[in-house]
Amino acid sequence: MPQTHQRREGSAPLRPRRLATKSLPEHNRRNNRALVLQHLFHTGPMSRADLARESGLTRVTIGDLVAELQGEGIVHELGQRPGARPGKPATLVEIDADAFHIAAIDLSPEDSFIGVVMNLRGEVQHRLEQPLAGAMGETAIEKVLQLVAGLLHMSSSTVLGLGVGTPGIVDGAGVVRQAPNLGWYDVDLGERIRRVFDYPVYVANDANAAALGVRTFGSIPTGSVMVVRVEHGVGAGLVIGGGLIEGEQYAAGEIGHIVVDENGERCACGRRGCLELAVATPHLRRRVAEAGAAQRDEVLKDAGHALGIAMSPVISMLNLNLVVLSGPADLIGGTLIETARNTIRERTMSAVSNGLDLRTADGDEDLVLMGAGVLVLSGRLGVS
Amino acid sequence: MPQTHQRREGSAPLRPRRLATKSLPEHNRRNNRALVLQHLFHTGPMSRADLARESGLTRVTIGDLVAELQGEGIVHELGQRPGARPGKPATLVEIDADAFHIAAIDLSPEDSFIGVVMNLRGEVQHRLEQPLAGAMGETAIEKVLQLVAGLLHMSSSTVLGLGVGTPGIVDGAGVVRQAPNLGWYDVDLGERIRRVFDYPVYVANDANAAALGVRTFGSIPTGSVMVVRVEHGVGAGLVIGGGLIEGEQYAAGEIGHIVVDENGERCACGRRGCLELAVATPHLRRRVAEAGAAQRDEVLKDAGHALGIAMSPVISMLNLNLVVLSGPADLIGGTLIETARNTIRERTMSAVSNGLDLRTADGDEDLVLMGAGVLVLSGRLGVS
DNA sequence: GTGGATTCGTAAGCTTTACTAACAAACATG
DNA sequence: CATGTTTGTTAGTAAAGCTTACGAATCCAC
Repeated sequence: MPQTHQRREGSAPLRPRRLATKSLPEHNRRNNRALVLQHLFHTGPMSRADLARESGLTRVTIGDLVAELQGEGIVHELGQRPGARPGKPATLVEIDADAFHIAAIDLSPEDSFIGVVMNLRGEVQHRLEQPLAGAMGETAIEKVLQLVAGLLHMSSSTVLGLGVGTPGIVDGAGVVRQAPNLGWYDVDLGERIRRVFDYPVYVANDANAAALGVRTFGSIPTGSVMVVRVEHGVGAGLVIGGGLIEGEQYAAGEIGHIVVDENGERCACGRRGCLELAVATPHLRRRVAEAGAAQRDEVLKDAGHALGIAMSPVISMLNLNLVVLSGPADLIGGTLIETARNTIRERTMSAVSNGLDLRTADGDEDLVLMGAGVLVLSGRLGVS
Repeated sequence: MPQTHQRREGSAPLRPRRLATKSLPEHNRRNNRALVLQHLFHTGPMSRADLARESGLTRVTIGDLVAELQGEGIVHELGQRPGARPGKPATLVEIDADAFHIAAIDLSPEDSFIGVVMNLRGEVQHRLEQPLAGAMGETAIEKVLQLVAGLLHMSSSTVLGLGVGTPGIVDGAGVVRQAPNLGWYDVDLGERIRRVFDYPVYVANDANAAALGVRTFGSIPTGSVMVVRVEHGVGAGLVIGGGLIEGEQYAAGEIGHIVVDENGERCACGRRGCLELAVATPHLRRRVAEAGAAQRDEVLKDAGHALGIAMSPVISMLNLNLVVLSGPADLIGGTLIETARNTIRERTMSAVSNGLDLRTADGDEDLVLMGAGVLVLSGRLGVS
């Protein structure tokens, strides 16, 4: 029976149905501006006429938008396009990557906070490390503020905004609901930073940020990515169709305490055989050490197998094509990821596993920082 | 290293990054029209001033939009609001639920196709059944066309569009990529119907449709729902944040061949211990019959356990709050769903499982038909 | 009963936005 | 050199939602 007009009366605090929002002419403009920037960002320098063709907007409108962006210094002309073609030569336009900088910080490492200043292409300009020295709670917040101050001081260009990737559960407003490792509970981190520095601040969970980083800066353009971070704990970030999956309580990706082996070791959470016991670095390193060199591969196999068990249903359910595993290269690189790959192949339909690309984070390990940058790019310029 | 301008060069056919689309003033209007209808649909009759307050648009704009909708007959005035308040009495406006009808068909039952004509509130006006008699391939398409013809003939109002929930993998354009049970491969079902009847046609996978049905017509307003359908096979549909999750190959929700027991029975797909073997109705009924009345509960427990194992990682990863299990009530109703609930509780963080509501489809079993209706509502009116 | 306050719905005119039409500039080609 | 092409811009138009203002209809206080 359709009960259309009925309001909620249950028990659990469900998130309300998200109603669409009104749209005004100015939203229109913002969207088209972002569209132009998105094309320039992902395709590189191009002419106004190119932009018009690719976006579907008219040359006139594009000209107007480009002029606006040029006026703000986000975009600049690059001179005429080389090479001979009939017609008036095109004037290339590109995003002025160094006109603005982005400050990005990663609060997920265990013993320090890391911050960078990057340009609009995501190229790191400066890097700063803030040792934690066991700081928690308010003291840890102080450390964040110090790090931000240092970064802002370093930047030579106007800073577009500040992106933060933090462990823990972060709601849509930038409030850290809980981050046990840092002793944070309902800390409005965004507001705390904003109050001191008055810059646009964007906060997200570290794994979620990493997923954004992969999607925007990764070498494979794709609609959906899952990033699984194996660190002190295990967490995942998920981007589908361009958007982050946050979860009803903003706890999406909290997969550390999925049970993968009902008869496994007892976990601190009270259950047996949690994924975290099998793969999180402290446990895994302990196990590797206990096993000795000869049995090392067995341990890594078990870990990869556990990971595969946990990920298979998710990959099947969502029909993902790209899963990035991030963590200490010496642990996740070889046997572990190969075993995970095999386990997934054994546990999912071939139609799904054939399309799947499970890989480690290639290159540097700045995924979280990149993603924190994307938060700013996306929030300020509509680029992602 | 960010490789922004690089294009794909890999092997598997990834879906391209979905670029945002340009936005014109008319899109603006469509959005606001839909916003008005969405409010009327979910809140019931209200005045123009109410609509203005709730939507954020001005009374003037609302007046204009309502006049437009009134002109098209989608909305009508209901007279003055009863009850005494200061000020000029408000004129209530509501969606004229019977001004238009929607034809919805469900191709998922094993031995017949079901069709209904519903009004805009989802209330069924007429029902029609088309026995399949083993029809497959082109013959099955003929049956669909006959069913549609019958429904259109029955409807007394203008038909807004036609929604189809079909088993199998359906792409975004309404093409059934594969539906083995019906012998369909790359059948452009939408186009086939449209060619004959010239109505707007929307096609989706049955489980996906069911998820839409729950979200829009269900008694619990929620952002995310997972519907798990236990029938001849096992399939799931997933709505997150208002949108269907389709999957990179449009195969999201195809969870029948997730492995839940590595040492289980051999499945037709070649693997061991697929979810489908444990819970799909043919297998389950066979097992129940073999076990006899005394062992019936054990069989159902095993099935529920298998379901719980498969769903736990997904529920954790996505932080879902509402999961609806749909299927034969005599099988899924008692022991099975309770066991699944327990298994999930045992295998996920309490933060997740506490928020979770796992229930059977309440009331009638028309979820797929309801969802097929939502396809039309959403496509034609922007209501969902 | 009457005047004031309040709320509702609608006109009239304005601003923003993107569009069409038209054109000058700059180049290639026969 | 004339012609055709392509680029980017100028001028004017159409659509959409906004602000301001006003009449209509009701309640409430005196």
